[in-house]
Amino acid sequence: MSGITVRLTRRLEHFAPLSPQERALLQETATSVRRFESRDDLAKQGAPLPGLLAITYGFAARYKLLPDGRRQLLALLLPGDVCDPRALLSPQMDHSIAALGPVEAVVFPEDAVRQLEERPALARALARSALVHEAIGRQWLLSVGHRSSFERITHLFCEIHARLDAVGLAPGRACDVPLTQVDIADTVAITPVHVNRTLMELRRTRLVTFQNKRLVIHDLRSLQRAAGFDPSYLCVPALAETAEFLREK
Amino acid sequence: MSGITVRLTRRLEHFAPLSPQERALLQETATSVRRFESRDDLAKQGAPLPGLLAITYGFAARYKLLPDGRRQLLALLLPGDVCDPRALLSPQMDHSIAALGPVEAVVFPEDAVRQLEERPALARALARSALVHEAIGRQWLLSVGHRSSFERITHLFCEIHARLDAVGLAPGRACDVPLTQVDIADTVAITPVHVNRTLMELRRTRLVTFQNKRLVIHDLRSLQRAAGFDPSYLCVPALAETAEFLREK
DNA sequence: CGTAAAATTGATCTGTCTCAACGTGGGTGG
DNA sequence: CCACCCACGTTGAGACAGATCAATTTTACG
Repeated sequence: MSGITVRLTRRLEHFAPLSPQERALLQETATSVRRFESRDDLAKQGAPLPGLLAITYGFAARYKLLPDGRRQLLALLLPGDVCDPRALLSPQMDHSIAALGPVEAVVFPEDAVRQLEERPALARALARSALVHEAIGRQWLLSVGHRSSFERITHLFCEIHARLDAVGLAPGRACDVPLTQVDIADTVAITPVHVNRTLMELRRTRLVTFQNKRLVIHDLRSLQRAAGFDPSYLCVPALAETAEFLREK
Repeated sequence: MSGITVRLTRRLEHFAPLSPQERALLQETATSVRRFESRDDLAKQGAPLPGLLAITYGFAARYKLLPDGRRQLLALLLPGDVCDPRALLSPQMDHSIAALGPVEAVVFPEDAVRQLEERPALARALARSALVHEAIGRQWLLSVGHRSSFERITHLFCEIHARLDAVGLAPGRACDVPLTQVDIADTVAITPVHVNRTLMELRRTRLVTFQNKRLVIHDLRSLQRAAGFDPSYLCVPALAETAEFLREK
């Protein structure tokens, strides 16, 4: 199987089993692979989505800017994540998508998407994946609304770790997370200064260390407890085994 | 046309024109009308959605509770709003939906939904409606993340007014809004006490008055400016005329 | 190496929370 | 029909998490 769609296929298989045909279809229709540099926009507010985006490497994020220049990240797109194909219906996006660090993405053209959506299993997998992303969005609202800065960051780390683990990118409680402290600040709606102080405290308490774009979780159980993190909303029931299986690549 | 599906039909027609057949189909399949009292759950976290919900009267809200009992509203469901049919795919909801005051809703059974989704125009209308709800969710994240208490409440009022106006329920800058100050607090993630103070100030400044479950907008332009409100994300371009047209009911 | 982005630290300030009353209206039972 | 009650709204005083402002240090990289 071509390396390009490996993570995507495996991510989608979390949501619905795919036939060999469907896997092949994914591969064949993934004709356009694009690379982006940090801060490049993969999609721009006001324009339509350029096609169905699937991230194959790196982190991207939906975001909005306020008139005063502040930025709020609205969602993270990690390797294996696909945008909701329904977004293609919209003639203009209400937000933008940026690369946070170097990103590689497959862009399925619209007619390829139509082919994909004709396959019931693929359509179901895409829909379920979108449902999970909505659930994540609800957690973010909860975080920003009611959690302390400590809990917000800690919950975000749990989420990122779980999502990366689900695609085999978090072997042994550690993962590469190419986020800047400012990115984290814009995600959880806290000042960069305060993010820094909170990260220092997390290090001191030996829960997690986030340094040099690397996240190391020292005590997952305690971290999840501190965050009030319940992974069920991510719908990756067989997290552990799946991750084991995926690690072969 | 039966009164039940009037608002629903007209709301959906904002997103895609429906044929007489499709309108008829909506009516015929809307077999079960249910009434709820304040605080009743229309759907419960952990359970599947009981069918496709469409609100025909009153306000409902998606919400989540935190372990310490605090509540965060995640979305408002106003008359004419339909849940995303995709949610039926999920075996268990990650949040609940409650009635805020008396509510009347149509519950389309699953097989009716399948019929509806076979009609391309209906499927498109439902998808577009869901896209708008997602855009609203992003605005909420922005509000809770970066807007002051004043802007949050003011932006919420702009949103509610625009959405009600779109279904003909806000004639002359005023509308019934059966929310409690606590409901508003749980929506914009502010303390009820502080919501109260902010409402008092809004009255003093003669921008809006919210009292006795009635919202009266004294100066829409200034209110929108104060809120940083840009209605385009609601995708009701012909807001004014449409509202005029709908008012016939 | 030089330069810019990212991280770190300190001192101070403030919007909102917390706690604690008190007012008020509408519904209910005696 | 009155008296009580409970949810909701209103007001005040003080506390605090996190913001803001202002450097300084470290890191990444051309």
